[in-house]
Amino acid sequence: MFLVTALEMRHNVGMATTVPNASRTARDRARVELTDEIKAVARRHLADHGSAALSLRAVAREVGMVSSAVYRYFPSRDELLTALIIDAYDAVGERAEAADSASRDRAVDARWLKVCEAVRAWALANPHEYALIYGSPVPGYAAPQATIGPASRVPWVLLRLLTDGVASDEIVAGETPAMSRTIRSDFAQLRRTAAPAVPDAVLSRGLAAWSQVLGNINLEMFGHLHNVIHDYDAFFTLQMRRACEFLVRGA
Amino acid sequence: MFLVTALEMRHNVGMATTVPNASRTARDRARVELTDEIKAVARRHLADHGSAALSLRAVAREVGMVSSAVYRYFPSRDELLTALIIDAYDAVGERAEAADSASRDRAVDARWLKVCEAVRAWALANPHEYALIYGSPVPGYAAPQATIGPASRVPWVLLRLLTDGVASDEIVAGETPAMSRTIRSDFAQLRRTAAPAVPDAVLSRGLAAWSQVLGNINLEMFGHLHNVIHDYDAFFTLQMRRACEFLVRGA
DNA sequence: CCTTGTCAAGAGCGGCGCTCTTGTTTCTTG
DNA sequence: CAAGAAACAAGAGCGCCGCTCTTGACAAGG
Repeated sequence: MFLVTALEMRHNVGMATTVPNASRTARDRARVELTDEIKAVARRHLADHGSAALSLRAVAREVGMVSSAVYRYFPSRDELLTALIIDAYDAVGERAEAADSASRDRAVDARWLKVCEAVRAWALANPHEYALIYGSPVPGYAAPQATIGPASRVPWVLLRLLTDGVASDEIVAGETPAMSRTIRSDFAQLRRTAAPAVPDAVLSRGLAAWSQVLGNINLEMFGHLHNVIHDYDAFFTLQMRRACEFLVRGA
Repeated sequence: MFLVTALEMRHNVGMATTVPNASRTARDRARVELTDEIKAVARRHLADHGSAALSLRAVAREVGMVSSAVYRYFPSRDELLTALIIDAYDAVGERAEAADSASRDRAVDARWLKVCEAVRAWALANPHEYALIYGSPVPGYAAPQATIGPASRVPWVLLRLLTDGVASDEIVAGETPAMSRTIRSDFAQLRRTAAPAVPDAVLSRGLAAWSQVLGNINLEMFGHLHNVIHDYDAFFTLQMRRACEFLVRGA
């Protein structure tokens, strides 16, 4: 919501040389409404046909205006995509945060499992949006700066889990694997930024667990487990449970 | 190479009602050459602009013929994409097989590591082809049957590694996690098909390790480690080494 | 020789992203 | 309150795209 307003403000700045002064006019309200409607229709088209088939003209048709009129609201198809990407990151981030705070009183590994399952549930419910953010990037599309905030919400939840687990001794450090100076420095920066007091070994296992989360969801959703695994739910839970054990016990 | 010939034969059958009789005519030779040239140009376009931007017309322009003429060789853009997908699977599969047989006399975990690094090296060298097969599927494109063979080459290498490791006692079974009937049945089928005598616990850890391989490559290549990890090479090796330990020791 | 089958080429269909121009509506300001 | 400025929807048009249908050239087999 926030970022949408920011985007449309940036858009205004880009179009008009001067911003009048007031902002609560009827036109502005109409603009926000239309912007939202365009995004809603675009999101539906995305869910129906995927990101590559997202056509500005089709969206415009359904909204009931002419294609060129959409450019008043989104300066390009890519900007529209960016808005959808941000929304997707926010959606999955919110699910992860909700899953975490709903199980805050439980053990860290249980919370981790809940967050993983929330991410997967969201992915299964919104496959194209998942592909948009965790699949191959749209070719020739560079993720703008505005996406990195929303993109960090899920990792943030997981890093806080690591911090909590280390603080409460639920996560044991285990033996620190040998690693290069550069990696130690990366981990140090990560610790400084978002995971105080979490030792390198735990950060490493946390990233391994995270890679398993996305790896398993990718394998499942992109068809690489076809004819191999049939009960995806049970398989995911099994693998995540094992990953959790490894994460907290280092074994 | 094999599969290309198969595809083009299927194509011929589809186009002509009767196949003359001989096959080494000058026309036939020209046809294979042109087919290969089209594929080569298409692969370069893919590497330059990604799969969504692969344009039959552009390829035709560069090959020096008219767009409609390409349809004599590939009945649709999707069939051309399929050929590229098969080639990509074959390429990475061949790398994996080569990496494995080059280190056949070494320990199983060292071989596993070599295979993982070969896959990643291929992915880094051919990002768009990697995205084509391990990223989000091309929207509205259903992977035809002909791709599953080439797609299995890498998994096959890994499963044989598991088999070897179990046979030589380099991989210990460890404790078998509790799992549902359905999963046990999936594992049993996998064992029957491609990994004789490999216990469920090892199959589970093997799939976990494989999900880490692809998960880490995805994270790296799709930008999710941006500003977090800087020395990707060292990070990947570190994580894979740890995954290997977990795979063979169950800890 | 002439039929037959393969081929490149062209024209054309509808759709795409995007731009530029043209009036109209809405809001602000003198 | 009216005049000017800003924002707007709409239309026409550009050069792409994948794909189809038709036409005429050309080589091989009878």
